[in-house]
Amino acid sequence: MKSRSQALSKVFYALSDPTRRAVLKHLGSGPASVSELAQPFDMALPSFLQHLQVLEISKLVRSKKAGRIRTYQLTPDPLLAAESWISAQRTSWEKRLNQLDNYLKEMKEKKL
Amino acid sequence: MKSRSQALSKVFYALSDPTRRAVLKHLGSGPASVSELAQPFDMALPSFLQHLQVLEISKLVRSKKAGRIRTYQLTPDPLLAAESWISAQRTSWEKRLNQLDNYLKEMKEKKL
DNA sequence: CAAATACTTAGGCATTGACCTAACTATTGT
DNA sequence: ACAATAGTTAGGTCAATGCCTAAGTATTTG
Repeated sequence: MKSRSQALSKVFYALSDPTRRAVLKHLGSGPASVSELAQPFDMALPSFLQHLQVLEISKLVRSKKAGRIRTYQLTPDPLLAAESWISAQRTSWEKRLNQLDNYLKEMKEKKL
Repeated sequence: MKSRSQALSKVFYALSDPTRRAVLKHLGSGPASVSELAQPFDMALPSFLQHLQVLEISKLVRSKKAGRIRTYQLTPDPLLAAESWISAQRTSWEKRLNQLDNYLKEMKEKKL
């Protein structure tokens, strides 16, 4: 139970940075090396590496080194876990029609 | 574009803490006051308040004060935005994996 | 083997985050 | 009015983040 929560924390934390989200997006279209991933960013390589480490610690990505090139790729599971958590919350509040209803009414009032 | 990204960052950041996720869970079953929300946690009130502020800044919740009681409630939109972002990523790599799958199947067929 | 390439590690600095205690303000109940 | 209640603000500690430059380690490549 506890470890699941910690894992979720790390995943959400990893997702909380635009650079890291961009890296995930990039990896969505296939594996890539450190320098390929770093290229779009105006940042010193060691700084960028830290972001990759955060991603790897969260297990959103994994990497393997072949020769002098380290290749990163996505690991789907943690992203799924995060999505599930959010989805569960959504289901919970959607059940409560009250709140949603009030919310929509307020939106209407704001638009008028 | 940029503001959307910043908003997402704040939402994911807010979600990266177990206390804050627990608060959201609590609010999923209805609005609640500061002290109701704080009660399960072994934490000084000012520390807990900071978490509520993080949640409010991320717009995952909003609050109104009536008399001396401040009541919090969920705001669904940011959670939906976060879920959408993840979902979009998932779709992206799922497509790719399908393509890879097709490719592998073709290879198999060629071998036959 | 020497030079270029692709990372890696070390160390430093500024900011932010998470927690605390103590003291304060604004209601409300008696 | 006074005490209790419900939050709030101020200020301090300590660790973690995000960025940097400089220097180091492996691997190719010429």
